Amino acid sequence: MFCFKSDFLHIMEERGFIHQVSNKEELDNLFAKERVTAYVGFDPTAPSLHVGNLIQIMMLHWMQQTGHRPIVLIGGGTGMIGDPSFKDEARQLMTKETIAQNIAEIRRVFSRYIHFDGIDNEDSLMVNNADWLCNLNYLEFLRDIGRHFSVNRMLSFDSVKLRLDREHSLSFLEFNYMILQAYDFITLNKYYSVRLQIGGSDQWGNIINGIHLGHHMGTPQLYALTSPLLTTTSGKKMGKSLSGAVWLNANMLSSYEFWQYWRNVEDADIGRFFKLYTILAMDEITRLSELQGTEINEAKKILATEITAMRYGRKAAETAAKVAYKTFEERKFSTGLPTVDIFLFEIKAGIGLQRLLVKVGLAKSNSEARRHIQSGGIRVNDQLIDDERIIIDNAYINGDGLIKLSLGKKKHFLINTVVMS
RNA sequence: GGAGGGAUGCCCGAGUGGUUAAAGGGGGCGGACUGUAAAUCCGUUGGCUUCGCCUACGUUGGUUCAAAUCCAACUCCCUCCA
Repeated sequence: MFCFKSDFLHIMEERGFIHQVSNKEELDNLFAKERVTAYVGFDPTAPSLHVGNLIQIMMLHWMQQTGHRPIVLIGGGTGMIGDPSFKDEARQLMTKETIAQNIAEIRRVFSRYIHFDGIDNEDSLMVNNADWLCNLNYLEFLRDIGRHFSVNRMLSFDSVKLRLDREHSLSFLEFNYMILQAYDFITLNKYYSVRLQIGGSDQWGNIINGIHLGHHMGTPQLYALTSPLLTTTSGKKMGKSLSGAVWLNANMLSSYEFWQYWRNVEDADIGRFFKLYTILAMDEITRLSELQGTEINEAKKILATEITAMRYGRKAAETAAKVAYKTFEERKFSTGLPTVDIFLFEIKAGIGLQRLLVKVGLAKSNSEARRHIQSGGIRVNDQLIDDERIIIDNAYINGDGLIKLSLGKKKHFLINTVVMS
């Protein structure tokens, strides 16, 4: 098996970040010889990135750690189109305003993983492809860039196969996405000497297109590096927390929920996740991965705390661990659980449990709330409730003005009663 | 432009006039077992003011006592021909 000699690729290999690499040896030599600039693109499709993006962010982190130069590309331009790769249908087009807002939100997460304190272009940076895509001249672009793309070849890509097989349309707009991404690559090469594009395995085709375009346009050799698709050992897609997607922005997901997400990973995933998502040393990871039986839970706690610490800070991570300890191991009441504010007068007047569940987001409809109650999944202040008609009033409020509401064994919420000011 | 095929719930996919809120599977959610794991088993999976009512099988009309099912037009997709 080929062994990488450059620090960066060696770490990537060792920690399981590599799915595919183009020109392994050549790229390895490059990394061993000089400071390499590489980029990852993120489209602003939501007001936050999610765990699925974390693997790429970690790769950029390691690049910087090994003395190279990571560039974060925000797809303000490509976001206006939407990547059709492996999607079964087109996304709804986003307005410019939404994109601008999303970009502003997304940017905030990177500073946790990469330093952007350079004063000149020599350091890591964040760029937006809207800067060069928005003012393209259509005819010029078609003549200079478009002529290098074969539609026959583009149609043969796996990434659009799903769409074609499912008999869904692939619009011309979306079809252009890969061309723009290729153009990004050569543009970044031109201005920032980018040589490598990193992405998820679904991006392989798009990246290769960029490399081909580079050949035609006379850039130095460009390279591709993709990470494996993030799935659990039992094959499920990752990225769902108790309350939905695992966002990386603190305002979208609390440190408690983020911690819980990692605490609940499958046993078989622990080693892999330690390597991918923490910066613990390899021998420590090996030791933790070898734990058996109930001890695995200890490893999971460390996993959760380490990953959370990187994202939310050490203190927040430890607090999340403490709240979890109280709630799940001591089975005691703990503040620090996700909290929803409700006006005191509403509780005083008495509110049906069904309505309350909907109000705090534990159920989407009264019917769903009723089902939850009937199947024995609802607890109020740790007391099982099986009567769907029960009315919650101030008798349930504890000394701190709180009511604990639980769905199933894991979802716990606190209702904080507030007085209208 | 011509010919044919298709559109069903979160996804896949049965269903060709009434017993269909729609088989089956997947996924989701609860419960049991456990270790806040996986696997397994059980239940559940449109909404509401829930012994009833409302809304739903691409869209809009029509036939009929009765339509996801029949008819017409339209929209979108696929395949072949030009």
